[in-house]
Amino acid sequence: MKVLFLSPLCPSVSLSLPPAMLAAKRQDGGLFKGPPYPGYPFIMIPDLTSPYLPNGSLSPTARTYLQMKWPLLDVQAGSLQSRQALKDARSPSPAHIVSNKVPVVQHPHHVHPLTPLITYSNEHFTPGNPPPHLPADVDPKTGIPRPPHPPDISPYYPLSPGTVGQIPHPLGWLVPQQGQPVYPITTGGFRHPYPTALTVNASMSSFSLKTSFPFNLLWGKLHEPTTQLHSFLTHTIPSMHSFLSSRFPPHMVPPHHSLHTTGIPHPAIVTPTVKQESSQSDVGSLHSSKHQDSKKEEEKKKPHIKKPLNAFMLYMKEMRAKVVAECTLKESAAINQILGRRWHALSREEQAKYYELARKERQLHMQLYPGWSARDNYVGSYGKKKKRKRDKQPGETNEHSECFLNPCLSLPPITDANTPKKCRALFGLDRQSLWCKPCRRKKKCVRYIQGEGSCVSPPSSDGSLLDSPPSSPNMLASPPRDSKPQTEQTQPLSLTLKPDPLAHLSLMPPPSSLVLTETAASKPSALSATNCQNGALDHQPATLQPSAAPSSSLAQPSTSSLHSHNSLAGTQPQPLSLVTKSLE
DNA sequence: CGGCCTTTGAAGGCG
DNA sequence: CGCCTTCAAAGGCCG
Repeated sequence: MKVLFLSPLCPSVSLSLPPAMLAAKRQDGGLFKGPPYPGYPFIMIPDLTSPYLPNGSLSPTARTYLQMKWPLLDVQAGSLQSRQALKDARSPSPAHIVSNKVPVVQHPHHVHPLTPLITYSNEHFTPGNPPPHLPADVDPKTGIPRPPHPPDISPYYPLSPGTVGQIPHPLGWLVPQQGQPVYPITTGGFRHPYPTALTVNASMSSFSLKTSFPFNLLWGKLHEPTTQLHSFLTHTIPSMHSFLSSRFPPHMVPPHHSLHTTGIPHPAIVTPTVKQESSQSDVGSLHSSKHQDSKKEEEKKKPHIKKPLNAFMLYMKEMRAKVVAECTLKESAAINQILGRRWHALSREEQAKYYELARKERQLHMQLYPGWSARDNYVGSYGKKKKRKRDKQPGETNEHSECFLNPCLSLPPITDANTPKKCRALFGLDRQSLWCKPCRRKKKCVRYIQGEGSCVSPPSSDGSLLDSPPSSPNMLASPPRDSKPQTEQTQPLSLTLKPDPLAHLSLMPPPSSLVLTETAASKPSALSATNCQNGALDHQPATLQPSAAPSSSLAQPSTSSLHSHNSLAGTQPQPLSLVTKSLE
């Protein structure tokens, strides 16, 4: 189990600590020293969520917080490094539109997407030293054994470029210091210095405080002497495991041994070889590679620092489990489509939260890996080739098929012949100069959308439809939309209009008998989608936009559009574009 | 077994 | 500056 704290003093800082560490830290007078912060923010149980979490066995989606108190996340603009600041200025981040302070607390989904977020702001930290305590190996306080590590950090603490020597111990990141990396730079073998009590799978996202497990008890324990805490951890945590086991399917409850194997590696670091591997193997690799001297080895095992998650990714991470649960759909491609749709259906406020989170993610990432560049992860640098070849023949583009699938209501089924074509289909690859911008960028075809008979715009009735961004710039501060150059603005727009096969699925109550039957069968995912449509997704409005209702002031079309959609749905029989796509 | 699919957004590189 | 490309997550699918 990992406990995540949001420092009340430094709201922007959230710390993810294993209990043992917490105990230690507490005693050391670390964060917990001094007057108790009025209501520690919250405890997150479990934190598997780290977007950077390398271990594939743990579903990152599950984020359950024991909310003690939710301070506003506050990223101090002043603390931003100029680089980021500049970028932010241009970024879609709502930051400049929306206040820096984002009440993450009230995340509608009760799941905080910011798990991995460890503050970017150092301000509230004692600039001093990271608590000198805690040699990484063994927690002196708890006595909980940790895998030994070599004197020289290098193999296990591969430092990010330019950070050499800056990170004395794994806890470094817990005590961010100005200009210093905050995360422990772990490497190839993720160390698992601290026991982890619980790991819960993605589907655990529903595992909230509402459950009967006495998380508050755990919380209480955190204020007790370390020994008691330790005792609690060793006795109660197993109970938690039992609790989970009794409550959730086995596959959702990680093996108990994970208690001692899970560490808190920085999520963003993944070594090529260990990526997705279990913690056990990590430990093993630790020993095996122990004396590997060669720099080759080092380079070879050079940790892969992942890109920080963007807003949508964060959203996906959080919502995926829910969608999976609702739809009994597992195929990511299909799920992502649904999520993409939902994303656009989110209110600006909702999206703003994710943008803000993403912004903080980037900031944190930047602090952690000052020299890191996205370029580092480009093909070649990470070993295996990840190149995608998505280019398709001019005629068969996805986009086209998308339209085809398009549920665009009130529009005749878009088949090839008499339907307007997107730029790609219209002009072909060799005449890209004639394409509209979005098409050239592989975005939704504006021309097509705006054109007549486009799959897009269902007439005004729902034209405002779903996610259509407010026409007025003042409407809401959704950075991506308002603050961005035209291209960006168009995108949302087009997206809004974008015919989405799944749109129906996700946004409206399915007309019971959608065309699904025809298209669906072809693919499992399609079927799933269908199920979804009939099932969970209808509820989406409720679950998806809990906050939407209150946000009426924002003049959010999305919510209302949802309703309007229904009618459309009835009229439009072209639902499962998703399916169609795959059909091709 | 590795890459694809699928989504959006961020970021680097190129012209 | 605009555009293109790649990557981030995820898990089933496919060659």
